[in-house]
Amino acid sequence: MVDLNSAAGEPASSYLSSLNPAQRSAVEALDGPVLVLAGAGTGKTRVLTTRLAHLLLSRRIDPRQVLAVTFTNKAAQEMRHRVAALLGQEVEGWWLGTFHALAARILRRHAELVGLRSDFTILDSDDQLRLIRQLLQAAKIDDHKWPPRAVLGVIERWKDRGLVPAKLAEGDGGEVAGGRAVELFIAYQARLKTLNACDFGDLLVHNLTIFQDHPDVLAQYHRQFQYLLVDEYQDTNVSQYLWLRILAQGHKNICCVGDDDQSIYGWRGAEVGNILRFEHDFPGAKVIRLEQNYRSTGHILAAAAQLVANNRGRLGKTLWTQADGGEPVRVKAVWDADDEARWVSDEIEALQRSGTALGEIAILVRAGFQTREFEERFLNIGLPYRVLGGPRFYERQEIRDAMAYVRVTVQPDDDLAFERIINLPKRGIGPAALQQLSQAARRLETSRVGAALRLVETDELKPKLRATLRALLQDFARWREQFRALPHTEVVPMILDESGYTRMWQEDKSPEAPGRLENLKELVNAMAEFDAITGFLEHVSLVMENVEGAGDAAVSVMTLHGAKGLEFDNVFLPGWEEGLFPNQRALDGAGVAGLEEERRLAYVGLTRARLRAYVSHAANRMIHGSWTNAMPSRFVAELPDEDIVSDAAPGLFATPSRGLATGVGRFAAGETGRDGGRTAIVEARAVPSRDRSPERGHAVAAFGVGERVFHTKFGYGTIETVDGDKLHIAFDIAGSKKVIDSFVVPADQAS
DNA sequence: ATAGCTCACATCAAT
DNA sequence: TGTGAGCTAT
Repeated sequence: MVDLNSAAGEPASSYLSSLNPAQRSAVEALDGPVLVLAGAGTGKTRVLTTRLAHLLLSRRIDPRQVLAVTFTNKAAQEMRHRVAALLGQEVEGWWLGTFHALAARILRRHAELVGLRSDFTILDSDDQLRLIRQLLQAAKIDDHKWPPRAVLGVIERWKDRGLVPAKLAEGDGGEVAGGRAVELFIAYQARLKTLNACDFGDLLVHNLTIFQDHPDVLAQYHRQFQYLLVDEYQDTNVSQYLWLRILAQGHKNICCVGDDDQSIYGWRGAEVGNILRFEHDFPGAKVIRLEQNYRSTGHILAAAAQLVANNRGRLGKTLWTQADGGEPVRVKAVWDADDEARWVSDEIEALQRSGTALGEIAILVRAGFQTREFEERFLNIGLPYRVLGGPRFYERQEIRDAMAYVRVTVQPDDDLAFERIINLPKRGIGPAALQQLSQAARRLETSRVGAALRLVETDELKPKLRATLRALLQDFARWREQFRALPHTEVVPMILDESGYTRMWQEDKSPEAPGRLENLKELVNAMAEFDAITGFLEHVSLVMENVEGAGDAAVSVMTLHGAKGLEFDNVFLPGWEEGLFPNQRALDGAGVAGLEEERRLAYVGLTRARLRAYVSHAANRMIHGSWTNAMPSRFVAELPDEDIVSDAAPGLFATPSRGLATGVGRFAAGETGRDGGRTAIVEARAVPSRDRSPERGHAVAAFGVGERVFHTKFGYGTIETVDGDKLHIAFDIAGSKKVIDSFVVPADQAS
């Protein structure tokens, strides 16, 4: 390793001189607690990476003494690359990673202190739910009234707050699970222990337990970690905060970077309070504000700042920019979601004509279902787009299945993995057989595999079952041996082939099957980067980013949450309606705090835009299959008049505060609100009609092979085969699909 | 064991 | 409106 300290003592290096004064002081304040309040677009990542580089260059410290924490693996990767670029070399041995990866690393070293072995498994949410479901059943609790999802949520929120069952009173959890939530929590933890497993929340909570109960262990980490750096501090939950605080007690050199105005993860346990209380929690803390924005033009920044100023619980920043006013935020009132999609696509085409790249355009929605209208519209007009944030790679069914095979092979006691794949592909081992195994496992106090190993030696099982089970167990044993003899990149495909799993998908004729086989190949590729299968298992349970399709010649469609940290020249923000945004459920669940979080979300959305921001709201929206008329979001009214221009579709109200009467299709004449420019032109108009849909009122035509057709969902395509009313169509964009003929029309009849 | 049907459901989603 | 889960009929 090259000596990083060789540059120590040099005069202020060039990397410092390119910073503004606030950024520079954030980089140079290495000692004691520091809070860097980094507003949107103020060069936060730059400060973070420069600070790390500066730390390594200017202080005589070993990289191993640096602990740098992020939330996502993506952020950790980016930091790694950027620091390496600044230094001109990779940094070896520092503790850079997500909270969970770092906590897992520590927990592996001391697992026995909390009753685990160091080879414990980390459960994914699928496993967790399966466990909870079993416990609900065992406790005879109606899982209709108390869905496993909700019960798990309660347990996770407890863990987010660093709570172990011992710290809870019996009645905690209220009515959840018939008042027996704590009891379930205890059972859940007990079950995890017997499985030699833990969930994500446990990684942190077990760390806390170890630090609290074993001062010698803590002292070791105090000695080691001299400098702590934390990204996105506003997103930390209580257990993460406690973890940081206890580790920082050693040298007190902790630097947290964040923005209270961008705290949008309260619903998964994040506490804005952590950042608001920083100065109190870390006495003598220095607070540095980064307020110069380098991203957005004046109107966009002013609109965003004005909006978020309506929040009470915030530290307060004054963002400013040197960029000229630029274009005001466009505010558009439309009739319904179809109109909205049409307006957005029209604007996109206008941008395209003036030379804008599609990769510089994003549509940021509040809720996932909003993407539908946009997809349909874009397919319809043949505009390239991509929806980001679908199911993550490692959450996909086939990846989980494959990993379950590997897990059972490597760790035969992994019951959850065993149950997942025991009858996949179908082997005739159904629920009845599985129950028999579970009972035997309980009786013999061993795992499912352990029980199976013994049962196949007796004649308790039906002969056929016994034979299949025995063969399978032999397979597991053989594969386990292979891991010793061969590289894991060869063993895993072997497992998938010999188990019949690959064949199962090869024989599957559904349109997704080829993609799944692709993903399995991708999984094996991903393994190549690891020396051993155990390292890869750890990686998968903690990491595995979504492999995003490259190619930026497409419009990005994603949720506001998904857009955090990204930026685009042009940003569309549709669906600014009461109930949708701010979201009614957020309001119901968390009251004023919920509203403020929604407002921060709006702030995050606006500040993604460099040059142009477009806000729209529809008067009618289909919610759960029925038409609802919607009020413009209060956030629309909170945008300052001088920074926006608004226009309404002809025949539509335009004022955010008034003008929308009840009664479908009859809108009372609204008057202009406090905002002078927005005239309300109101006309009676029919309920949004769907009669235009091509699939209706269309006599089923006889289609022929080679004919060009149009499908409302998949767009244009060419018929490949005809089988009665079933058509195989090669769609231009959506690929090859099998559809019923009544869903398509000849291409020249497409509206 | 599985295909097919009815019913209930509907934010955001990292690790 | 669209989907996933669970039950029924084979």
